Order: sequence, then structure tokens, then C-alpha cells
Amino acid sequence: MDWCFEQRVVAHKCLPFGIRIACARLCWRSLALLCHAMCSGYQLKDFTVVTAPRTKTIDDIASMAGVSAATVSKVINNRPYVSAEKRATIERVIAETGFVPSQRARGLSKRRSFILGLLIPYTSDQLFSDPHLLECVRGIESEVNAREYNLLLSTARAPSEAASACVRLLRTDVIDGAIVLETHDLHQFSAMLGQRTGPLVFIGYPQAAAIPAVHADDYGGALAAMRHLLGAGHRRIGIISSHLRPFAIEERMRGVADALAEAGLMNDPALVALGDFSPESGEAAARALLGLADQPTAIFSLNDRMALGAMRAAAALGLHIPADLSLVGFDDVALAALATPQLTTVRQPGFALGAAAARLVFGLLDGVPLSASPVIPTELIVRGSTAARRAERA
Amino acid sequence: MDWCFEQRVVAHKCLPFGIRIACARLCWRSLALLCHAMCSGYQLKDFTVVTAPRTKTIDDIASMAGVSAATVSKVINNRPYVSAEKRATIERVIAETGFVPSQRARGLSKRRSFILGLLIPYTSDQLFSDPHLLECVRGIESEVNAREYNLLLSTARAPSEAASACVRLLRTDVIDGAIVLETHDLHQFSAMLGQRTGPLVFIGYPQAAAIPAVHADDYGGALAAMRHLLGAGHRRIGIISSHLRPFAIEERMRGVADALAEAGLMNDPALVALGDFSPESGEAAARALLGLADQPTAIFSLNDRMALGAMRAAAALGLHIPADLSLVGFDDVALAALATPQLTTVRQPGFALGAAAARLVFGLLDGVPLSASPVIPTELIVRGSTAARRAERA
DNA sequence: ATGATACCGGAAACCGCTTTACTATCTCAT
DNA sequence: ATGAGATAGTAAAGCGGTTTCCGGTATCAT
Repeated sequence: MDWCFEQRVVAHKCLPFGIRIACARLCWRSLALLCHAMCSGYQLKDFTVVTAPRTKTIDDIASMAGVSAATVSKVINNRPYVSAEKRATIERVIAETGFVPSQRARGLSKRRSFILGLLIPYTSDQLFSDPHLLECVRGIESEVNAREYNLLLSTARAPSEAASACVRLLRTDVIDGAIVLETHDLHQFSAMLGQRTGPLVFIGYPQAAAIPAVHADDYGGALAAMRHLLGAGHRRIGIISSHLRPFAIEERMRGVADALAEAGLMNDPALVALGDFSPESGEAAARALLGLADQPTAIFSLNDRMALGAMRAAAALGLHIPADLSLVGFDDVALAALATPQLTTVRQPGFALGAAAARLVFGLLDGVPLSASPVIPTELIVRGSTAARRAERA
Repeated sequence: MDWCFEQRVVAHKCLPFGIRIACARLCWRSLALLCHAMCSGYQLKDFTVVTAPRTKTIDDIASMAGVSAATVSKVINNRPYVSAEKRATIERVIAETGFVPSQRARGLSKRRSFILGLLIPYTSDQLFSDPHLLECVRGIESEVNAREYNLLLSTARAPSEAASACVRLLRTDVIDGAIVLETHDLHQFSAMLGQRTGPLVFIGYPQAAAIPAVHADDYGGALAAMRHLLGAGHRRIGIISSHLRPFAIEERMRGVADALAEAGLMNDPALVALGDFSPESGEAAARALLGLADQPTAIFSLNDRMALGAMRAAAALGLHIPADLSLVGFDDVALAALATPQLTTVRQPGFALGAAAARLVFGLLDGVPLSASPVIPTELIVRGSTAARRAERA
């Protein structure tokens, strides 16, 4: 059996001196002994490396200010029953020493970590390159910073992975609550939801009931977009939808249907083409729509990327936008404003969504009972890609 | 003076019953009393809301397994001196109860929070929409996950804000270390660097000495790009650089100069046009270059976005790429592969950069002495925008 | 004066886990 | 047999704050 360092044994066996290495916190002297022994071929076993202790603790501040730690705590937490002079003294000492309490210890006592989790299940990488996400994060951050919280980022490749990561983060006390960006299948989450501790809010449409969520007014946005086109005199409006049907798309389609009904128009299935959100699929869908005998005079694409593809298709077919064809997108991605002509579209309220989600989590943390899921309004941005319908066969 | 709830007083004054509300942890009964009192118009003062305690603690597990908490801790931390049978028992109990230790308490004892900070000083929003960033984050995450760490996200509008946020996070013990995405002026950071506790690694070129950093091989990338063009026979190569000169650009320019020198060519200042990284500025710069009497046959743009602008300029001038003009970019943004023709460019090793930075932080945390800043190789991706120079005046 | 009540301040307990320090048992060469 | 050395296990002491609980003044109406 190899010789080894074991706490109690070190002193007797390996080291000829009368000094024992009592604890893992090595002083220079014991360190030297250790080095010597290790150079002689001994192995270390059952040892731990501890990092340096805190430079200043609340007790130091307390003794410097001539009070007890409890009083310092009161001052730090801005609580009553501290005389003005003591408070001033303590505040001065804190300012002088630049003392900041340890969130680790604080969290243990207060049973809060002051950290919110942000879970991004990015099955598709585009999520990150999506400026909408940046806006969401900014919105979340603004609320989080206002409450002196922090934001923990966790991305996961698969939704199931995200669900377990989320539960783990919550159960290990790392975070106080979490915001989850919409996932196609929330089933994964709902299965693990019972195991969690702490609030969870989704940005998107909750498919399971009783899951707090915030979402944009997709319905209203689509309604506004369609009304805009209908108001401009368009009667045959092509729709570029998707064969993938997340809730947001369903809602937008509902808005489309209602707008058509409002105008007394039929919902002609021939005028609906399906894509997969990519520009290429949008181009193909637009070609299909424009190839109809009774060509539509306007197209509403349910996302911007497909609308940009439709723009290409129109150009290829020699159609001028907006003279020959009006085009409306959805999302207001950065490219929408850079395209020629600039794309009329419905803006996603990213910042507001993020902020609302964060507020919801904080509310839940504070015990505010959950009310209805907030719906954040969308905004129609009218730019150069839409115009009044030209007179018939002009 | 208003009547108020104060811990000791509650019982005598506000409540006629013999029950005192001894602690803030309200049971239903005392809660009912409180509600009653408040409905009668009394105010609450000096109260705290505490969240529920942990459902299961290590002590519960210990008693369930019939051992002491210390032994359970040994098992959890995979340390020796636990008999196989006890270990098995404890592991079974842990599995059955689904117990996970509290990171809060763990962090306090171990003096580690198991959280790494990621600081993104996004003066310009494009940072986030930059897929390169996503790759960096993915690289960091892969290392972080491997070590069962977590990632805390902190964005800041100004570098000074980022510096203070970073120092605060470090000093409050929230994070164990941090990775900072390159900032134009590190001076802000170096000023506060002394106040920090814990390692800090930059992704980018450290302008102050002795700051650990990792960066991409911008020099080598530019060298490879230029060699590629020179090898294809090009002799007059326009450079689209920038009037902003972060270190990365300096390095790329150095690569350009060395490649030219290698080929025995002069570094003609007339062939260098300046932009501001945007596509528009790239377009303008390309127009300027292509308007020269002695038109270049190739252009090397120091970033992709300007290269894409240059592509537009070439198209507008009726030049075909790569037949009339070869074009090389730098970064390999997503659009580079989607452009027509596909852009030859130098790929930023985002994932590797992130991973290297994370490894560096962990190394520093483990006390590994700092060696030289790692340089991550870049890769020339040859696509359709470059071709051999056509015979003179063909 | 004198309770009654409000304001202050501190000792001690606690949050949940890790580490120390020490005892007890087992192994094994002498 | 026996003491040295290795292994197992645990009570107790932290980690760095917060909260409880209680005693001591200051104030104030009677």
C-alpha cells in the first residue's frame, strides 16, 4: 500500500518534525513540508483546496463601527430601529472599506439567490441571430437590473434538455425563477413542472394550462395588417403561412380570417401558400400565389423572412412593389427596413415581452397571485411595400 | 404616532388573544390574526417575508440513511473513507428522494458559486446579432457545462458600466470569474482591475499588459487571404479597412502588409479605402477603389459586412464576381454563404475562442499560473467569390 | 411617579452544506 | 500479543450573512 498523506497521519509518518498539518488551509511552512514530502514520492489523498476567505466580513465592519453585526445588517437592508448616528457611522465605515455583503451568505439566509434564469432552447440557431431575442433580453435585463437581480443564461439544444436544466437550476437553488423562451413542445416542461421549486414564465403561448406566459398580440397584428391591405382596396390577398403551426401562427391566421370576414370576404384556400419560415420557401410560395389565374394584388407573409423571399419572387416575375403588388411581413427584422422597397410589417414587441415576463416572475416570487397571461400589443409599421390597389386592369 | 406591528408588541397591543406572533414565519393561525388586525386599520412595520425552507436537506437524507450528514457529504462529493455499503445506501436514498444539494449553502462552504460571468459590453447592438457571438457563447457553454458550472449574462451599454458590473459581480461573490468580450477601451477595466477578486479573461486583444486574453489569429487569417489572392495571380489588390482601428484590424493589416512584402509588392496607400464596418461604407469604399485609373482585380475587405457592400458596388458597376473581380471577406458571417456568389472569407473561430477563454478562467481558478495568451487559428474558407486573375486585357 | 408603549441594540440561533478534529475499528508486520 | 498505520464514521465548528428574541432606554399620558 502506497504511502499517502492523510490528515491525521501526515505528522507522525511522513514528516519527521513535530509539526502536524492540521488543516487544509496551508500556511507557508506546512506547504514547504508538503512539497518536500511530495518530492520524496509521496502521494496526496483526500485533500481539498479551499480558496481564500472573504477579505472583509460584516463582523469586521461591525467591530470597526463599534456595533454588532445585527445592526450592520439592519443598515445594509435599510430596516428601522437604528439610531441616525449609528447608521451614519456604519454607512461611513461601509463606504470607506468598500464593503459589499456576500451574496452567497445572503442568499443562504434570505433563501434567495437574486438570480433569474433565462432558458433558450435553441433547436434552431437562428434564434440567437434573431434581433427579436436581443430585444427580449434587453427587456428582461432592464427589469432584472432594476431589482438588483442577475440573469443566468442557459441554452439547451433540445427542449427536454432545457426542461431538465431548468428544473435542476431551480431545485439546486441556483436561481429564484426562470423565463423560458417559447418552445414548440411544452409537454416536456409540463412533465417536469411538478418537480420544480419557484416560478417559471414562458415567453410564448402556453400549450399546457396554468403555465404563466406572456405573448405578443399576434392576432391583433395580423388583423391590423389585413385591415391595412383591405383598407387600401385589395380584395384578393395571398397569404404565405407555414405548415409548421406554432400557436403564434395559428393566432395570426385567426387574425387573417377575422379581417376577411369583417370585410365580407371569403377565406379562399387557394390564396394560402405554405412555407417553412425561410426566405427560399417564401419565394416559392409567392411564385405559386402569383402564378394563379386570378393573381392576388397583395400578399401578407406571416413572417418577414418569407416576405423577403416573396420580394425576390416578385422582382423575378417583373412585378413592381408596391405598384403591382403590395407586401406585408411580420416580425420587423432588421433587414425589413433595409430592403428595397422597405417592408411594411408588424413589429414584435421584444423589449416589452421580456420586461413583462420578468415582471411576471418577480410578481410570482412576491406571492402575487397569477392573473391572466399578459398580451403585449404589436404594432403595424407601414413602410414602402404597400400601396392602394390600382384601378382594375389599368 | 400610528399603531403598528412591532415584533414584541403585537401580542399585547394589537391582538386581544393570548397568542403572540413570535416570528416572521407565519402559520395560518397567526396569519389570520394579522389579517384581522390589518383590516382594522393597523399598519405593518419592520416585517420580512421569508420564503419556504428547503424541502429536503442533507440532514434529512443522513437520518433516512442512518448516517451523519458528514458521511452524506462525502458521498455527494465523491470522497474516500466511506464503506461500500453505506455509500450504496446513501446513494439509494438520494436517488429515491431526488435530493439535490443546495448550491447556495454549498457555495458558502466551498467559497465558490459555480457560476461564471459573461460580460458583453454592447456599445453596438450588432454584437448580439453577430453569429460569431453565438458561437463564442456555445464554446463557453460547452466548457462551463462540462464542469457543472453556470453562466451569468451581463450586458452593459458602456464599457465603464461593464467594468463596474463586473467588479460588483466578482466582489459580491455572485460569480467565481468572468469572461469579457472585447471592448474598445480596456482602460476602464484596468482601472478597476485591482478591486476585483477572481479571475477575468478577455476575448480579444488585451491593451493593458498582464490581462489574460484569448484572441483569434487575425494576422494569420489576413495573411492566408492575401496569399490566396496573390497565388491566384492578382497583383493590384484593393483593401477595405476601417478608420476605427481596434487591435484586430491592426493585426489584419499587418497580415496584409507581410503578405504583400512576401510577394515583393509595394504597399500602395491608394489601394486602401476606409469604411466603418457597415455594408454601406463597404459599398462606398469599393466604388472608390474601382474608380481608380488602375483598377484593382481583387478586393480584400477586412470584414464581411463591408465585403457584402462591395459586392453590391461591383454589381452596380457591371463587374462580375469572380470573373472581373475577386473578393475576400473576413469573419464568415451567415450571410457570406448565402450571398451570390458565395463569399470567400476567413472564418472566426468563435466556438474555439469561447472554449479557450472558459478553460483559461477555470485554469486561473484552479491556480494554474498564467502562460501566454492563447491564439486561436482562423481558417480561410474558399468559396465562389475568388478566381484566378484573367489574362491582362483579355 | 408610574406603567404602558415605542425605539434601539446585541447575543444567539439559523440557513444548509463542507471541513475539521477526533474516536473507534480493522489490518498487519514484528 | 502488540503497537503502528490505514480506514470509517461522526460531532462540532465553520462559511457570512439574516432573523429572532429579549433586555434596556426614552417618551408619554395619567
